[in-house]
Amino acid sequence: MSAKIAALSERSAETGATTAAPAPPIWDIIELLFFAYRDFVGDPDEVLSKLTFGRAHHRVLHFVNRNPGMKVADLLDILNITKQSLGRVLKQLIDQGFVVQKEGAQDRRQRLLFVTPKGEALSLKLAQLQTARINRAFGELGPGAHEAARRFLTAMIDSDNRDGVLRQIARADHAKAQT
Amino acid sequence: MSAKIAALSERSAETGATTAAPAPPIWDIIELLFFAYRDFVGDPDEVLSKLTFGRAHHRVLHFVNRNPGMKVADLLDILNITKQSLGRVLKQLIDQGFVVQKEGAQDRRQRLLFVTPKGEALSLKLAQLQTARINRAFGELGPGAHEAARRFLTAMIDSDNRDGVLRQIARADHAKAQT
DNA sequence: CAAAATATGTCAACATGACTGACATAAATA
DNA sequence: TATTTATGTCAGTCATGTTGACATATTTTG
Repeated sequence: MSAKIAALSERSAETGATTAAPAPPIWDIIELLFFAYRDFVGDPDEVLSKLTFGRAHHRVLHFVNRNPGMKVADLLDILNITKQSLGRVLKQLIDQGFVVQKEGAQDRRQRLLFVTPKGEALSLKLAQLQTARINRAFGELGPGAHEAARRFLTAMIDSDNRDGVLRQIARADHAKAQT
Repeated sequence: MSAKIAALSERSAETGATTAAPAPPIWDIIELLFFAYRDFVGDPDEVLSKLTFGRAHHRVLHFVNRNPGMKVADLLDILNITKQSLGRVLKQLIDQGFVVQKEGAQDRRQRLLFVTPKGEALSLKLAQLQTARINRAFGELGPGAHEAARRFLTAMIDSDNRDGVLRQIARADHAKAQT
């Protein structure tokens, strides 16, 4: 068997270095991630659709709730979408009273984003649906499951984003704790 | 602190039963899952966009590759979309020679789906990108990481789907092993 | 065998949420 | 003052999902 694997390795023409054959696909994780994520976002989807909101609204609401006073530009970076795309959903959330904008104190060009009590309530409701699923899973898996999941998911993030994401989560925890 | 939590529990008017307050949101896992999944599907997206394909094509190609000879109806069940929606992407994959349909032997109404060598190559290439990320993560996490991730992701799936998903993965492993 | 059910495909219309490109405004900064 | 920055907006396009209606071939059922 190892002979077969060795036979699949290739010698690069330019460098002469031996290139290992690509590792065989890890089908189980690939597929489990697909199904787990689908169910995970499916819970909020039901609630959102009753408000004629979609996942886009959920993401905006979530991050504004977690990072009160964040700039529009920060939100665009996190969501990785264009401002035109953000504009529509943000406008709907503002028009319907889930989010408000306030002029920046130091820099008056900025429109800092905050959730209203109504927005916070919705964000919390959606997060609780997802939390119920997570806690159900952790309950089945026993102690250490939370830490193991956190480590696995963190390691799956692009290494150049990873520190930023972890910092953002830590900062948000702090911000919400003061509320 | 436990006094505070206890104070949040409510007594249902109808049943008189004590309803526990919803557990506080598990923000870290909620956000890590968002970022991890975004990066996870981002790798294939780049390759696909060069072929003017999207995630929809990826999903179809993936499941057909993993389940050679599957029926259109099975694919619809897994993807959870309408046949009109599937029709478009499937047609493109067939027209461009990534997937073929064969009439069912027993039931000639069925159009059984298979990937071509070209389709298998693309599916494999995409899976290898995702596998590289997974293996990078497992490498950082040490032994047991694969098993821990599998258990976590499995527990996150709707319990009524879970057995079906696991059966499907096991069946697909068997099918591909024979190739 | 005729009738009903099943597997699939297709036409039309529409919604959502992305995109690009261009341009506007106000405020900060060089 | 001139430039850059933060934000917003208009217009058009694309990908991918939806509903509803209908067509065709084949299998199953009464």
